[in-house]
Amino acid sequence: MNNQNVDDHNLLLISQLYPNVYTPLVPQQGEAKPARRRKRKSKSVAVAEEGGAGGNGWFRKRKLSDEQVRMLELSFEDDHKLESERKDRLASELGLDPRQVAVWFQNRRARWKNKRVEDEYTKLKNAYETTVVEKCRLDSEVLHLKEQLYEAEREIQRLAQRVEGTLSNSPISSSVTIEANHATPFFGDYDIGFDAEGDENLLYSPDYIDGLEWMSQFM
DNA sequence: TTGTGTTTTACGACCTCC
DNA sequence: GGAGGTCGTAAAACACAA
Repeated sequence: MNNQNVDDHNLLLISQLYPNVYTPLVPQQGEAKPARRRKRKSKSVAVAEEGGAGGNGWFRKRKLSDEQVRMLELSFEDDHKLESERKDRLASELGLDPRQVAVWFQNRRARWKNKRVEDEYTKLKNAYETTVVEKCRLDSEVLHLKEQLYEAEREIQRLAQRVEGTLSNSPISSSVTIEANHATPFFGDYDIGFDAEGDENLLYSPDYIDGLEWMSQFM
């Protein structure tokens, strides 16, 4: 048995003893899937091939087991940062290389950050959509109020014409008719403006005061 | 079965902090 | 200067539709 075979044999034994912890790359019996050749070697594999420290093949595994991931997740929930003491403890508890634990935390932090950005985006999007709906509602309210104003103007005009008819024989009737026809503002003449308090209001433009004077004739 | 998109593991480059 | 962080990306594993 050469060195590689010894390593594989050891891995097989370990994976049988700790099926939830060790997930060796060594193909199991009946497992036909050949490992695809990597362009970039992982450090542990490179070390193993060189026969260096820790390079006896014991850590030649890829996907972490469910149990390992579960323990790492628990630890991550505790604290997203990884002090070297915790890293070493986790590594020995899970039978992993401390480097693997560090890498797992790096990747987990990246995923967590992505998720946070995604959540933030969703929240902003919802807020934007709510604002758009509210704007539509306000626009429609403005339209409704303008219609009401228009109806009020029509009513005032009708009243004015009735007054004109009533006073047609009076000496001042001609001047009232002229002024009313000249000064009556119509719906389209109103616009958004600002009152004395600086609040937005529907104002008669171009001359709101004239409008008020015109109204006062009928009060 | 195969092509394709996604997830997971791992690494190098670079940065910050002590 | 070393340890440990982020960022970008390669590559393997995995999921899944066609």
